[in-house]
Amino acid sequence: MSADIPATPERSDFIREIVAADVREGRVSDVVTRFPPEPNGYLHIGHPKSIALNFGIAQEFGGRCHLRFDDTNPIKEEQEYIDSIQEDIRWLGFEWGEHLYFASDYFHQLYDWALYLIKAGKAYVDDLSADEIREYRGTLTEPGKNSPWRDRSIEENLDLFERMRAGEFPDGARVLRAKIDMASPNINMRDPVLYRILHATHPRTGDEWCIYPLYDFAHGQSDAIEGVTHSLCTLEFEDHRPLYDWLIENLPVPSRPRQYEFSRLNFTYTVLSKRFLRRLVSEGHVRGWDDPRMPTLAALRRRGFPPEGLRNFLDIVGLGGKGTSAAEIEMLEHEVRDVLNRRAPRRFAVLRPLKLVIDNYPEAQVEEMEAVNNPEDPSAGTRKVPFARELWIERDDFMENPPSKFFRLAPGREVRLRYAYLVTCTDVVKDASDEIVELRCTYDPETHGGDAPDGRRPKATLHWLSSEHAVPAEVRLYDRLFTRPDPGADGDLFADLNPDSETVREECLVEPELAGLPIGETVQFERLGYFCPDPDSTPGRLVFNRTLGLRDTWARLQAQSRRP
RNA sequence: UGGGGCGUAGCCAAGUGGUAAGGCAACGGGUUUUGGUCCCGUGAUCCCAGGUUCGAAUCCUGGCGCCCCAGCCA
Repeated sequence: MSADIPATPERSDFIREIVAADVREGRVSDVVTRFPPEPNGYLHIGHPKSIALNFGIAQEFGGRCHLRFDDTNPIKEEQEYIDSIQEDIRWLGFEWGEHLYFASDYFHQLYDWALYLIKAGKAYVDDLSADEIREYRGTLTEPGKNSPWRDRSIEENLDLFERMRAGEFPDGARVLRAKIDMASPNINMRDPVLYRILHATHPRTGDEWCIYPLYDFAHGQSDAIEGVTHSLCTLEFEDHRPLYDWLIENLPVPSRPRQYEFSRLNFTYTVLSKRFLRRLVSEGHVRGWDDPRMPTLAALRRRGFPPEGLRNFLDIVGLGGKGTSAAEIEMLEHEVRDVLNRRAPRRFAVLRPLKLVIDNYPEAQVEEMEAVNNPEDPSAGTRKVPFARELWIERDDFMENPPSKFFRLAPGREVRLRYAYLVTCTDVVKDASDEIVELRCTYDPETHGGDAPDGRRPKATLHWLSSEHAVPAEVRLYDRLFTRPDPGADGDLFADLNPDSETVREECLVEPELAGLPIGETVQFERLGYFCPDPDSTPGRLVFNRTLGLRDTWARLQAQSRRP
């Protein structure tokens, strides 16, 4: 388990209480859990709850957590996903060591157990088609009826199942079913299908098999093989538990795992359906699974989210109850900002440059101004930022006719240039089309560093860049992928996609210090937000992603006055 | 009108018969060389109706509402 995550015994929820009781009362000695992803897509923001739960419990109880791929459906699964899932779990901060497993490792054992069930008269080969099986299953309110093939002899079942395995039949021709109860009120118990014929190449077993077990026949048995004590899954499997138990009880498995269910975690402004995410990628609405707008872990990583923010969020949310819930995405963002505020070095960057010339500042002079790297962390020290007569400031920091609540730069007004001087705007230069192209200012030489000897305190402090020293960069601003908190509520997810989820600004400038920043390292652009270099960066062209903006009271005020 | 679950503030969530934690959001105010951070303040009688009890969000009964299950997906 990762060393940087301290065990917090105080953490408690109904599952930890069950585990604690099992240990206390001697039902289990070594706690074993498992995270069982199907490698059919990228891990998304809904997965860490299960990952942190399973790895966390193993860690807290001195047990172990297995990473086991539930790879029983070769039609949907790919090696690319097997790789990305491992990378994402490690990024999140969890480690399974040598305990990497695949359900496909157990195909031979599972096959033997299928034979065992047949010999016990508890499974049979059914010749019904998929459609017929559906008809025979009955409905939610009516019982099903027995398949005409339900009472074949054990010998015939054995023969047929072996021939299924040998590849004598085409896909869909026959299935192996458990013989339980077609009248059960629980549809999962109406002779569930255990094996189907699939002439497909498996990412790991290749063409060795043409029959594959279904989830229900693979999962619990894999748990038993690995000695998993607590098999934690989401609520929708609650009514599979009787089947889970039935199989464990009717097979000569080496251990007795127990299944417990917890609620999934959803978020506002977010869609986690793998099918939909796959379409976003394949239809080009985003550039890939790790497009920073995606809700995948790969995307959050690329966007600069610290995994600790995710973990802290999960700690605060807890396991929750057994109801349906969607956390407001703001809650996650708060935890991410909390981590970044403490950790991210401060830097200067200008997104929409406006030229500012200080008329009374010596023509060729350059001063190295001392800037604090992180006011939240004195040990981060300081750095030098070059200051000169010609500067860039943020266009949004100047208004020719400011409303009363605007207290940044305006004609005749004095503001502070952070860590530099107090400057006063004396003139506004415009081009032929009346666009403001330049500001003329004067500075007060007595205010070096930003403090006035006479105690004058401007209402605003601005960030700036020396035009001679500033480094050009592209900055990509990200916003929510959807325009509403409940995307798709009107029936069309695509209609709710936010057309402004990405804004690319090519003409940005950053302080020289930023040129060598490693990919994925998140810094704060003062007064703007958190940003990190994107992998698209090249030595000659810096590209930054906005991880998250800072809370912005001024923007909120403006929005309020626009729609009162 | 089958089965399995769930209903505590806008959102998440503690609470397990003794008189409703906490966080996010929102709204006020203070500090501030980031309109950031930080600090202070403001909100519920627990889906509804009966009942048991000295006492119920917690127990019982009856309603109402919401979620999941009819893949040879997981």
